[in-house]
Amino acid sequence: MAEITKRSDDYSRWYQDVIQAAELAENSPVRGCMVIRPNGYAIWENIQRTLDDRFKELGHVNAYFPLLIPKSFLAKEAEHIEGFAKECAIVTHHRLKQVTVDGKTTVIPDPESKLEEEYIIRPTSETVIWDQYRKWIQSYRDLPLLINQWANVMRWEMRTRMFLRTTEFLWQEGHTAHATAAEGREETLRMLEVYRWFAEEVLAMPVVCGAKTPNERFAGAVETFSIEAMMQDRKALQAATSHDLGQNFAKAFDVKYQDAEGKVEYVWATSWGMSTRIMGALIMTHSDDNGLVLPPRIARVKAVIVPIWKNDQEMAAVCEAADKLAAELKPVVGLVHVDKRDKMRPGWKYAEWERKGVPVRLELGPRDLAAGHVMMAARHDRAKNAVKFDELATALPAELERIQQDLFDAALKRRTEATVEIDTWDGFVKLFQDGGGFAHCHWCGDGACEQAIQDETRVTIRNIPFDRDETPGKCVHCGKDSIGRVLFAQSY
RNA sequence: CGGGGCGUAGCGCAGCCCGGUUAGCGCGCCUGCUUCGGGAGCAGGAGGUCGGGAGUUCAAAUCUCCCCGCCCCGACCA
Repeated sequence: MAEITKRSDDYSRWYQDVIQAAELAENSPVRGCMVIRPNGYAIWENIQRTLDDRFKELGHVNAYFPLLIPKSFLAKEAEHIEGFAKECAIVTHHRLKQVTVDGKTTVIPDPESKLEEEYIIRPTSETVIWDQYRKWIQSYRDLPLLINQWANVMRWEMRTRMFLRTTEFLWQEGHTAHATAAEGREETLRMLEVYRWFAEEVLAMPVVCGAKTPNERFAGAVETFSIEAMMQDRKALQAATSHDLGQNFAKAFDVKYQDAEGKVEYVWATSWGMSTRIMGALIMTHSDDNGLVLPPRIARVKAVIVPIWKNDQEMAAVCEAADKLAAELKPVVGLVHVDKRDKMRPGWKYAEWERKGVPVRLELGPRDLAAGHVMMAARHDRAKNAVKFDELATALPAELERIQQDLFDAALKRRTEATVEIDTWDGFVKLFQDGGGFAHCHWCGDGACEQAIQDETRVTIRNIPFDRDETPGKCVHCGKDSIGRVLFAQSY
């Protein structure tokens, strides 16, 4: 098995090594696209299940809209097209033709099958969805309309990275329509809170909630909100976004409703999404030089039992006990896997399950069997101790909870230690030359100034935190008046 | 798309500068025996159009040109 590069040697290489070692994903023949392997997809399935349940508790329903969008649709919202035009894949033909060139048979798009109206592969679905909403919404009784879809989208990025930025990615996109601006804003913030809850409580990933600056807003949004996490290299990662779209799409697609008084008005819209990118954040938040570390709440396999034996007789006895334990624990904590593979010794299995991030390992050998206990070892801190069989049904859930909490605490501690307030430009430049971090600084509010900061330092405003310090001050870059601090960081 | 690095067995690499038997090594894989409480040992074995194409040459992994892909640093982004 290939060695995992140490984080301290090459963070970016380490990240790729972890993905390979844990068999999460690999590159595909198509540039910028990845194959998500079963271990990786299991994490995505848990993300889907958990978020989907939460969406439905809040009244959303799922639907599915098509992958292909008529080219003309994208042009209907001016800012929207400006934001996405540069990264769209376009379908131009509907048939291939076999041709022979220099004795070799190949296929080309059949010139006779050129489409009259070309399609684009969705970079996001606002346009098709709003074209449909026009037909579905007539009265205030049709509102609010709360729909989500799980889908793949394509954005032709110049530079890609596993999970963090791939040409094709998976996500969910919620699209809602409301009768008032206030309801739209309320929904936008409600869904941002769902993402905060999910990131912090399920993924054990502390985040900063806030509003994006106008420069960083979603193309076509009135206001964009984000949750921002800090990775172990101190760079920020936008983990999810929620947009208040105002009436921009309703106007572009002519979606109106009649209220109780008979007055006709455009509806108010929101959209919100979390993508497979979050898996990159998950990997980079918790994993270590031994491989993947998964918070128990998102791990498919909660614990693995490694039976230990010397001969067939011991094997039979130990495996039987292991199966029994796994069956008892499953209703309590979820999947507990028994690794009965022969020809691999226990030490090898320990190392493998560590690479793959299984939160807890239970070692069960003849000596343990005789003593009526198992050795329980945690992935993240290697803490190991004996637990009696009849105590395992309470000890294992408690250990999983401890792990979940430890991971969150460690991530929060890293972030706290790498978060500072900076009031001088020299200090700002120095921070980001010297390891970086989260910097709460005053900003004048001018987009040109924000851009200048980015051009000079590669540092951007991640968001304007909800809980920011609103003591007035002077912009860290230009010195003009500022009404409060914003969050600066280098980002993925 | 610009700058830098790299493509040789599933993974990690050597060989290339200075062309020349049958292209090696470690890990993994297969078979057998001994093993088995932190990545087992021995023996035998399978696996390669040396990223692709064109050229130079008696002869190309090695030299030349073109193309493709990957990684890092920029410009764009969830």
